[in-house]
Amino acid sequence: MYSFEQLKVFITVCESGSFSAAARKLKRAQSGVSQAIANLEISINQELFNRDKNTPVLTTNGKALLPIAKSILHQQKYFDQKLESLTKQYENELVIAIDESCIDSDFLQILTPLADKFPITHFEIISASTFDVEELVRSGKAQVGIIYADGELKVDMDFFLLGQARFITIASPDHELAQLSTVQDADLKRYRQCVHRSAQQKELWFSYAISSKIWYANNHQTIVNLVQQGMGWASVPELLIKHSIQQGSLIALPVAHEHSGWLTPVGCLISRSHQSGPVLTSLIERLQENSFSHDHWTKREKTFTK
Amino acid sequence: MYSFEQLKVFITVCESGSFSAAARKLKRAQSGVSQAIANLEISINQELFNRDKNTPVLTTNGKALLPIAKSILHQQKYFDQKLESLTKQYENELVIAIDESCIDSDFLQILTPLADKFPITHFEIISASTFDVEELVRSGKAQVGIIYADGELKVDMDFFLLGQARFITIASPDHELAQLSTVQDADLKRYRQCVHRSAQQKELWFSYAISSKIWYANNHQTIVNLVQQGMGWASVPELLIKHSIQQGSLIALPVAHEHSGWLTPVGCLISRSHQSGPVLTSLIERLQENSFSHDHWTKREKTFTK
DNA sequence: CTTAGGCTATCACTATTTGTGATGGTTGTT
DNA sequence: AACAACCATCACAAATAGTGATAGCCTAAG
Repeated sequence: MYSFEQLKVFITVCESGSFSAAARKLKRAQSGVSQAIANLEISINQELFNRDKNTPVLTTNGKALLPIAKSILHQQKYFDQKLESLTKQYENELVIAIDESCIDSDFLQILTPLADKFPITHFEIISASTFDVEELVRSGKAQVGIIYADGELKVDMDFFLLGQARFITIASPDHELAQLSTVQDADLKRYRQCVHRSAQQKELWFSYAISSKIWYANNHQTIVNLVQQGMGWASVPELLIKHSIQQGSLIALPVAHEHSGWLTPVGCLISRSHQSGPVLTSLIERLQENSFSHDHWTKREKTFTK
Repeated sequence: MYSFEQLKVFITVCESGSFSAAARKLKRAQSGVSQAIANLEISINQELFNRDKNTPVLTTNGKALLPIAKSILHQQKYFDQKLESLTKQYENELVIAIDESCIDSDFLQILTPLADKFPITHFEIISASTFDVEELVRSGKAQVGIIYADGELKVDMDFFLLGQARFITIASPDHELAQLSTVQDADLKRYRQCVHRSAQQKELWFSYAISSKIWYANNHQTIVNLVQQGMGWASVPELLIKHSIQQGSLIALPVAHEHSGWLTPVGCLISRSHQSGPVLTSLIERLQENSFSHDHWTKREKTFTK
């Protein structure tokens, strides 16, 4: 009966080109490699290599068997990975909830290296409003949440700051508000406002309704689209609209007393319902190496955080 | 490092329910099974069974590992099958060519058990006209061919009889020939004939053109469809039309001197370009256990053929 | 042609692993 | 209590695998 080790030696010889090179690669004696191949050949009653010359040449039958040998070793690697996850008690699944207006490709690039590091763990990314994210983490349905922070102390969850997001008051270029050199609160109140409101009908504390005419939507992208179609004005995250402003399909209104929009903190909530495992630990480290800076995610400066 | 044998013992214990039952099944000492499991547990640093009671209970971690262990053993079985085919020199591929009007689901049922018996061998079934089938076998592109036999001795291929196929002269019920109580050759010649002719422009020796008005097609199913649309008459295999006759969409013409149609032999050609291997031998045995009886394939009567 | 480097095979030896049969303790049923 | 079935451990023998030393062969360079 042949062994996993013999198959591994067989594959390594094919990849290395010679018995001695394989031995060096495997950190074994060359004679052991020679014996392992000879024993495998005896075991399966097939000549795998032609040894007429100085270097072994894979036989036709050896070529036919090589892919299956690789397949077996691949399955064995999966078994070993499963073992490792059982031993180290890696999380089988990790749920990250994030405010829908904070997620972009930069943020996903923070997460993706974790897939290579923890190939067995399933990740779920839930995009929701800040209030819903908070509830998901509080209930333990998500281990990690990323939200706009309201400065209120969380007593049942851990929290750390990730940065600041800028909110900007916008309108379509054709809107009447766009023709004003300065926009007062009274001006804003005269036109329809497009307001973000969660499923729980909660409005963010810095973009709540002040007009009498309001259209609600439960995600910021819809708000942006309504404004682009001339439905009214809104205060929205700069992350979502910076390209539209450059292209001229939206304009930032010059609102009195708001020289550069409104900054609001972005933070990370961590559930206390979950035992901390290696995957969650790694995720938190990854997040702490990055920050939200007004309109984009960026690598955090190397400061002394100890 | 764990071995294939240890994984096999693990799976057998799970399937048998106890170490001693697995030992009986594997024809081994119970103490060997006990040791194999214990050694596997040491090797992977995981408890696979809870042994608090008299019979072992698979642990949660054991449950997680079992399907992967099975997957590894499945791949190993495939490796062993490949080995067997290399050792016994099973044919990698077998090509069967058959006249297109002789193939139906009964015929395919003759072939399908071979898939279980030779899981590694690839089968190709080529449906063509009798002349093309003969050429495929002669050239060695197909190992086996099934044709209408013309009685001519084949000097470069082996041959054996499979049965008799009945050809029937048909027309659409609305055709003028369908109104005659007896159809003479002179009647047939007055109407368009639909004739089978191969890619090499060869006509079968019992259904060649006798009318002056002819439509050719290179397969019998097309011929049948033309006749059903009232294009004329044709002589076709009963296998293809027996349901249409029962349904009344075609009628068998009462041709003088042909009380029950025309019987023509069906035979099997075997290429001499191929070494006979276990798969080809099995296929020939399967074919010889069956015969073509006028309008269907059937199991051959058990006679003394020795 | 000679030399040097790289190759594989074989040997002697040690260490490790695996299998059997005997034995003993526990559990579950009658 | 008796019996059957279960798993664990032991002693022992057999099988397997690894190292380091040695020898022979091949190939390229000088």
